[in-house]
Amino acid sequence: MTVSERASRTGGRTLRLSTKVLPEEARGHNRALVLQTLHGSGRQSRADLARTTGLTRVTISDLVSELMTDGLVVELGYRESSGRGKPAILLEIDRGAFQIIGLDLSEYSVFRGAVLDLGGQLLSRSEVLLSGSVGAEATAKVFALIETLIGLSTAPILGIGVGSPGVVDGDGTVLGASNLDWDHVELRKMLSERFLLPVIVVNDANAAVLAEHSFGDADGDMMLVKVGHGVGAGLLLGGLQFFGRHFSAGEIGHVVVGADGQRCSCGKSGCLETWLAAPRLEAALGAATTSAAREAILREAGVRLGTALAPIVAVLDLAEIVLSGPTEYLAGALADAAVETIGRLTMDPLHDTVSHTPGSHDAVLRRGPAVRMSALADDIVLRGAAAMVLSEQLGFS
Amino acid sequence: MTVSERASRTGGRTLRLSTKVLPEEARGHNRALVLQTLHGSGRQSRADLARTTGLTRVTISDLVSELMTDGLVVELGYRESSGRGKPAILLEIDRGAFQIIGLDLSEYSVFRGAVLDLGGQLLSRSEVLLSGSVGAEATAKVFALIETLIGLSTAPILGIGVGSPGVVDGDGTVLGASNLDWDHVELRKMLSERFLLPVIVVNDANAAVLAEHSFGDADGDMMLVKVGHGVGAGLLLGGLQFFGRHFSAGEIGHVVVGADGQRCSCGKSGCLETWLAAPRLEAALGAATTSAAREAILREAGVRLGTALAPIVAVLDLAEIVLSGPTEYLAGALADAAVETIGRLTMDPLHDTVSHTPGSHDAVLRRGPAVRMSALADDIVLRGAAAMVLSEQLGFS
DNA sequence: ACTATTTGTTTGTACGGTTTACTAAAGGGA
DNA sequence: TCCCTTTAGTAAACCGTACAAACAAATAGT
Repeated sequence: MTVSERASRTGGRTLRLSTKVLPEEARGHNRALVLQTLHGSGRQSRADLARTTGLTRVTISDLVSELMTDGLVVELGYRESSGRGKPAILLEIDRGAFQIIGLDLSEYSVFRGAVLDLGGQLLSRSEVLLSGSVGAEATAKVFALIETLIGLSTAPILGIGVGSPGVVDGDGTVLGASNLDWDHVELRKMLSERFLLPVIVVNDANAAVLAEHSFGDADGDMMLVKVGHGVGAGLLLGGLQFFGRHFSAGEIGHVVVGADGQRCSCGKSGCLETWLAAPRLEAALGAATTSAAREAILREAGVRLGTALAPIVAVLDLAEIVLSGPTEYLAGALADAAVETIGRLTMDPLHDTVSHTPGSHDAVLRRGPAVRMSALADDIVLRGAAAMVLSEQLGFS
Repeated sequence: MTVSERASRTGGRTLRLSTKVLPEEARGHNRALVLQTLHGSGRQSRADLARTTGLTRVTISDLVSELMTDGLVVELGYRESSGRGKPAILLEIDRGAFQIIGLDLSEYSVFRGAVLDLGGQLLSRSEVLLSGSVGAEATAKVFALIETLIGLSTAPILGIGVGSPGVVDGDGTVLGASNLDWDHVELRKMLSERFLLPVIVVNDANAAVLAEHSFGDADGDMMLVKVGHGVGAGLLLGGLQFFGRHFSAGEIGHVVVGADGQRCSCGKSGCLETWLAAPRLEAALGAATTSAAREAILREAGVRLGTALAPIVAVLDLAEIVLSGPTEYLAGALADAAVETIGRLTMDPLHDTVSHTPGSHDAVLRRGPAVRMSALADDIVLRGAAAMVLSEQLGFS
């Protein structure tokens, strides 16, 4: 075999090698592939799985029997005979086999949590009022909330997912969450030692973007802008979450937009948060008397958002921006102004309205990105945190 | 084995599963790992490789013997005895075993090419004047240049790497390169059919960022801004090149910066290119009479660059921005102004000068990104294209 | 000279996936 | 009705990959 023949076999992706790959891990990969296929394409037979994955029927049978003994996959009985040949036995993921604890710590006055099944559906929920707790007192409320949720669960728990405000590193340590007064809190370590379960802690916007990808109908390149007490974003690039070198990717709240902004708590003036954060919008809209004035405020916020996003959209080739937060502010004039602004600052005006080269590779003449509200409601962070657990423990979401 | 035990074994990275993994491919991965280790850490013994990769000495011996029959690795003889025990046999990548053809089609008036060894060193070079050729005539000049370079090569050729202007898709088709009048030119297909060699075609800025990563001393998160007749960028995120959904990631040349810019060829006004492209800077500087006026022009360009980059730096958590292009314009006042602008628009002024939490995870209080000139000279695209071939064919660069 | 240490190889084993061959169950056609 | 074809799922034999145990070779220290 020549060198080039061998390389062409490997698929030639540009990847970063870091660790050895043992056959054992390859099997784990294939097992996850089966689960992912079963999750994405619904109920199907072993032979179907073999066809879609490229593995042989023999191997699929082996993997499926392993997944069945784990309780993750169940047989549903014979398929309605659709042709000649032996009828197929349909398989499905048993979404009740395990349950997941999801937490959202990003709201200002309450910690919310839920028990979810493997399909990401909420089974039961609980919450605890923050009442100004910070530091260890807030941590204790997290423990108590999980305790309650474990009591509400009705199946073995696959893991605990937490969406936290602030910057969270790869070890699940909250490096800084100012409103909770957390600084280098080793949340993942503390929780996994206490509950003896797999625990994942990520930033709330990063959890949200995964939820939108898993449960909404979004593709693999997306930016989710989460507006609440602050402004943050989560990135999905090429189907992978992107956290950044210092785990602070998506921290766009303190980018200055324009020279004429209000004072920000960080010390600068005109940060995106001063234009867009919910308390700021609320205050500005409260002072407005006419509906035209309200509209102008929202349009102005949208223009500022679009101004900050335009270079990002261009450099990341984004087709989709999702907004999450108070719909009454974000949808409508604000989103419209953002779309217009991004288009004005990035699109080619000569080609914007024509489309003489239809096809999937129409890169040069593409339109500006869609800006839309999240398809998920207030539970986006909860569900994203659960999806993180699914993704890490079972390899799909 | 429980589900969670199994998952923890897999390392739990958030990955996108797409294809099955066979033992054969796992071995290809490990073979590339050996090459990468040997490349990164210099000459070492089989036992050294076993220790650093985590594979056993037996497996390493097997992989190495395979690489030696391919001619990629050679024994250098015994190591100077450094202690007790049987002396080790040092191994090294034979950088002369194969050669690579690298092409840079991004300059305005000339196609440049070179023959490189596996270490990325230029062995010989050739170029062909464009003389206004476009379309098929330009393509013919590419063919002729490669023909010449193959004649200059003195070892089997591993592959051909091409850095092209414009948008290039994943199949190596140039979707649009206006100055060459190329529209959907299937360059990779044409070249590989003609020369029967592996061929890789990528955008010039994407090639450049890989060169900077491979041959400069840059880490895995970087943006390279390439200033020439236009302005483009290449992205390296988490150690992986990022091309974007429509293969137009990094296309920042036509982002509008400010409301007071000159007319751009695209129809808008104030595009980044109008501030920064080499012909524009040249014209502006030519009209300046005093050195203070020249400095002001360069500072203004740097401010505009920084304004466009600030949101990008924040959202991608970038620590490093590399400039490539005419040093006499880019280095100095322009780069300084860009750094200052980015800092002014993104950094926390209260914490910018203090650093009370030293450590690798110091995310909240980090400084603004470094903006520096490329460590590589004019051959950056050539060498990046060659690095693409190395990376795809051998799994290292 | 003897021992401990390190390198690299030989030999046998466990595991993963495939190929080949088989059984079971259905439809179609003479 | 009988036979053939088709499809689903399984069993056995085989090949490739990596490991563990054992070994030979070479060297330093005592």
